[in-house]
Amino acid sequence: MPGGPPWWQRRFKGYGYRLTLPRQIILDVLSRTSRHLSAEEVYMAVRRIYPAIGLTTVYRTLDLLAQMGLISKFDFGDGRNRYELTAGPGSEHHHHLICISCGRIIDYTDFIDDEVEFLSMIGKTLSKKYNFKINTHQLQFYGLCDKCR
Amino acid sequence: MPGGPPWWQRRFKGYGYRLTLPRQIILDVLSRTSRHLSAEEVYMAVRRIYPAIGLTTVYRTLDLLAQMGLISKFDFGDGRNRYELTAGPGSEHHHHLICISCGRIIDYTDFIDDEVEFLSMIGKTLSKKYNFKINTHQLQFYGLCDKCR
DNA sequence: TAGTTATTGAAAATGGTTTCCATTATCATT
DNA sequence: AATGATAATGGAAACCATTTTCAATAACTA
Repeated sequence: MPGGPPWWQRRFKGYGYRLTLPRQIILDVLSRTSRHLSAEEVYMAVRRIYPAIGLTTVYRTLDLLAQMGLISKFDFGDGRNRYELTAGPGSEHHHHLICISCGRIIDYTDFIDDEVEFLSMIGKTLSKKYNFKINTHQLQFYGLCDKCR
Repeated sequence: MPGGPPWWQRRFKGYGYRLTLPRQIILDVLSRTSRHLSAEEVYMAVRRIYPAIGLTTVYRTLDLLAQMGLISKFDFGDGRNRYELTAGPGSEHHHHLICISCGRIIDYTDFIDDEVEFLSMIGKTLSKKYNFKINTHQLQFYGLCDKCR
């Protein structure tokens, strides 16, 4: 556990953004927790450490972090957006299985290499054909988890 | 253009649902229009033919049709759900390119066969490993369209 | 250390979707 | 074709995640 400035500080400076306490705590929460937090959940978690935090700030910061590419924003169809770390230590590229009954989300990394290769190959061709600059993709499987089927 | 009862009537009977005017018109609108209508847009379109329609009914019917598998519900990230026919004549399996700047949605069918084969192969294995019954998948590419890049 | 200005937080506004409930329409049965 | 049980409808209000507004505060620069 080496100390030193957290890995994201330089990223903020680079963008010209200020490194504030709320932002650091939100990032910290996201980097510790397992996954897929909603804005409300992030708010709750940050609140324990920094009670003065406002929900508004959480929303703004999550948008900022997503725009910076540090986190990813997902919509799993339950009416609220969810966020998870995409960069930095401890994060790993993965896709999702989403239970349409209980809402459970299963991360899987099986086939990820194959998938990424396949998708980027397709992306490249689509990019050319439609003159479309692809930033990201989303692949998710919907169905029933073992408890709900 | 053969007459006869629309292809979906039997589907309704089968489910024990009543075949009402609002439902028929909503389905008709969806089967005529090009694509990706929001509930509001469906409401507007139905209104021209059947002014007494209520927005509530549109939402309820869209949910019903989605549940019946006749239409698919998508969230492209612009804050409203969108619906399109998945079954019946004139519909074709496809995936989407979504412009994160202007919101434009491009349907593509290139590689569809390869994609479906690849995804169902993956799906089959995931299904087994996680004991998860997969109903549908969603694959979408996000980026900038030719006008926005 | 002071000044500029990005950032914050509370409250109110927004907007898509859902709930409530009295009225209406569909369909099986007569 | 008329009846009755009940599914379906539509308008208003409720919901709830997210966004906007704006005065107060904090971060960085000079």
